[in-house]
Amino acid sequence: MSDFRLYNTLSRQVEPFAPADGTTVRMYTCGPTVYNPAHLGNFRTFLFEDLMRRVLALRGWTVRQVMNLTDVDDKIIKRALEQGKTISEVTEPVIVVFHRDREYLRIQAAEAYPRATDFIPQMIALVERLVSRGVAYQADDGSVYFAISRFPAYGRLSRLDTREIKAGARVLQDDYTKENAQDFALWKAAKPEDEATGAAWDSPWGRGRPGWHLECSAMAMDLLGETLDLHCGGIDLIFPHHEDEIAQSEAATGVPFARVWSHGAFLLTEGAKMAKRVGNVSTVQGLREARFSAAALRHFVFNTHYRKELNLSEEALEASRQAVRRVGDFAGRLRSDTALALGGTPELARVAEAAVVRAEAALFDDLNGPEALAALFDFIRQANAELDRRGGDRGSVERARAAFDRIDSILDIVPEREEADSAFAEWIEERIEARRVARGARDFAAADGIRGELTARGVTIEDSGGETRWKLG
RNA sequence: GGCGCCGUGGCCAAGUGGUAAGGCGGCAGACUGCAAAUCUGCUAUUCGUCGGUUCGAUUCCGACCGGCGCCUCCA
Repeated sequence: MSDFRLYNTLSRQVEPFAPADGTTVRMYTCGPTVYNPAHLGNFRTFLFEDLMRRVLALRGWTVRQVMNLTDVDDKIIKRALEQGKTISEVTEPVIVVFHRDREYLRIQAAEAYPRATDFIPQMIALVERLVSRGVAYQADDGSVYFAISRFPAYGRLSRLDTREIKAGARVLQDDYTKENAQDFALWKAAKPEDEATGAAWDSPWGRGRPGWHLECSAMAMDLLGETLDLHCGGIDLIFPHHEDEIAQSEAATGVPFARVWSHGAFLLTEGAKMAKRVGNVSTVQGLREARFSAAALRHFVFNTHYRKELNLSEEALEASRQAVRRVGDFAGRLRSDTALALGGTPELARVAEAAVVRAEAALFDDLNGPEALAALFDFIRQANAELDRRGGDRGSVERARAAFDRIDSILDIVPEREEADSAFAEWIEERIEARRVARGARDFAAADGIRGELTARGVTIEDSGGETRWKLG
């Protein structure tokens, strides 16, 4: 079994990774804030995490992944207020959309999707713990803050000098409620809009709601224990979100919050970070309507290493669409009865198994998706050539199928075959038979006419090996 | 201003101190009645620029140019 290596944001190095108990990877992944459907930039991170969990499982570990759904925050409250709704009335439909998009992209379900609002007692308990330890305090405004001056390790993950202030940035001189400008809210005193939208709870510090960072610490520790094996998220979460999670968790428990931190890079559009506030987002729904398959989108994302920025463009998406079409054609060929009947060669099995070794080594080396894809495409080219030889060996075809399935069980980039309903399929078969007869009589004008009819209805035919196959699209 | 990332063929994109994976696209050929699919060959003497270290650098160091990100609630 190969070694598994992963880049750790804490050390800024690729290092060997294994779960603490040797069997189960306890993995926490920051999920979406559900006020608005997530865009492909968000999903790039979730796809990176999907690749992560599949590779961890391939390596032989059990994966216990938790992804939170942030269902209470400023933007949600703002939206609820605008629409005269409660926060749950805003978030419920968005959560439905999130899972629909997630499933479309073939992102495996995490073991748990906890919602912040279901963990208020755990969050309050965590704040109490911090207050009792003297690292949190209630300010004049009623909110409870974490005192970063009492957590010396603050800034270790982000490597930001805590004293640095953005040049030209206004310093809020009148912000006297906090002891230190960089102290962050653990518990926010309720405002009228919080009460109006159902975003306020009772607490030892009065009515209020949790600060953003608090939910992740409380839910992660409740569901996975005080020390996680792996904590993932988008690179923008390093500061302040993850830095603050570390501070509040470790100040409470005294033990490391996560052994390894892994962050995915951004998706850019038109050279700028894809973000709702920039207005350059592509939604999964939109891409779906543009007929980009899950397979194509997965290929597009995995063809760039997760730690490198990826620029979305129509041309690149189109290239991925063509690439997975090739994968799909090959999968269809390899899995066909004809392939088995014609058989393969010893070389077919050899290249197939070499591809598995190469792809797995790549994935175990800090999730090198592009290299794994290269292994797959080399395999496809070589295997097609071997299948052309019709070597008669069924066993090699079966071994090639197993190898292909093993690689694709991780990447999952075979496009869904469009199915024809039975009446349509019957008509297609009838037309192909008529064309066969015409070709037999060397009446090519008639045969081409029939092909034209099929093409007009979206059916592509392929004559190979003495038989005619068809596909939609 | 601080911290950090990136710059590889027409486009996308791996990679290594020892002489450039893969995909898309293009060109030519094979197969085919013609297509489609598939295969074969060609498509970067070169890895932003200029220096340095080295027997040797795309890979290490420095400077510069260009692009991007984070710096309090954004995956």
